Amino acid sequence: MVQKASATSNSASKGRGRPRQFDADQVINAAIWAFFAKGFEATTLGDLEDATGVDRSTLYNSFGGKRGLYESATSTYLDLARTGLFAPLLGGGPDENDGYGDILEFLDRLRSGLTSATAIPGCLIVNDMAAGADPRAAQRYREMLEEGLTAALARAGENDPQRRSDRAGMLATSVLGVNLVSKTTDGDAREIGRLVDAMIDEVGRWRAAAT
Amino acid sequence: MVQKASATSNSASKGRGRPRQFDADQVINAAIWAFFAKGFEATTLGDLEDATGVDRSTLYNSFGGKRGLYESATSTYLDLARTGLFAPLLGGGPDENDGYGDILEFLDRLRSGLTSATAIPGCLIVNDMAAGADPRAAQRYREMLEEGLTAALARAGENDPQRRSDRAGMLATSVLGVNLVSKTTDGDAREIGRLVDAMIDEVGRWRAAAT
DNA sequence: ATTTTTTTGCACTGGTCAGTGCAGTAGTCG
DNA sequence: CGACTACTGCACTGACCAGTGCAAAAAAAT
Repeated sequence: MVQKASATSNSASKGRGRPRQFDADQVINAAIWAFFAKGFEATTLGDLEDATGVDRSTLYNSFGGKRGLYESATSTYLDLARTGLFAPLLGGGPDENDGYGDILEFLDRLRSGLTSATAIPGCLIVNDMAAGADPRAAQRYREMLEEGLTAALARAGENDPQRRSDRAGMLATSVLGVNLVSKTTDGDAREIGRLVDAMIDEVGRWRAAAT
Repeated sequence: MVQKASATSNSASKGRGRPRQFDADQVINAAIWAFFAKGFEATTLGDLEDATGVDRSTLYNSFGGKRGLYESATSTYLDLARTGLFAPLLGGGPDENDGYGDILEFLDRLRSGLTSATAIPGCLIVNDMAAGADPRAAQRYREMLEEGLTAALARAGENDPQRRSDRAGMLATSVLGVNLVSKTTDGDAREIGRLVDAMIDEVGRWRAAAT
């Protein structure tokens, strides 16, 4: 056997041999929090064993070791982001054509996510972006962010392509920056609130000027 | 002797004992590039020996080891940033009251710094910001950035404090984000140019609306 | 010249880490 | 039941790394 099929999702396929004693989704979830807390580099296999309750050799066999588990974690995390934080941008909000409202809802979720008392500061992807831990996840995150903002601005009736692109780009980089600030300030709600409010105010001005 | 005076600058004080065989400024400069290239964590003492040409025991005695050398590097780097990249914001440009011009000049320098063929991607401080390598340097960097932008906007005649604060905050986070993108895209000039241009365009709109 | 002071080069160390080898275990299949 | 297959727990390893101890070196002071 050359390659090991990574434990994708939890599937009780009629497996031969000893069955898994863990739930793959739970393990990945635990890994997300472990990597979240300390970053890819600083998280040791021991930390992951503690967090998941699964032995390193099993983590290696089933997920491909530290790197493989991290990639499973970022992949799942991106899915969570897509259906959570980014949902207003990507799916369109309750109000069909209110692109500005979608952006404001997105920013509101961003603030909640970064300042919630139970939250770990920052974003799993952005936290390790500079370290280059998972370049593909980083790129997907940036694409999702900027494309979602562009689409929302289009929905908002922003028809000048230049201005739409400018503002999507600026908001996107600003979101990355706020994530970074969240990480460095250890989730300081005052600081993050101030910065997200700045974005919200500015988007509000765009909306007001558009009417 | 309890504490070692770190080799601050290059001073040929009439020292007793064997004189230093290195130039402290050159060593710090070399260290900046070494840390720039791989980040604080991934840079080993061996890398620093190679980059500086100085033995690890000397680095330890004179700079306080890896951490001390890193802090010397970030300190010097911040000074360089203050007198280079940030100069238009902090000192006021050639035109006395042209705050918008100062911001545009700053953004132009930002692009040059991030895309120059000889440059290392990103910014020494921002690259390691998420990892928390030097929280004080990170905070000083953010303060310098946001205070400079706020001052420039004030010079530009932006008198609404709310709008001034909003736009300084948004630009500041956006600058952090662009640095991050520069790092992750390995200094992709097209990508960075696009994002910095977005900021430049938007600032240009502020200026146009202010007249 | 000898003493004193500081730097320098080298070899070493204790600790940590990701990954592995293997024997044992827990199921399914015929 | 017995063969087969896959997962698990444990102990181990080779590599790497930041920091240290120490003797030699290079100057100044006396």
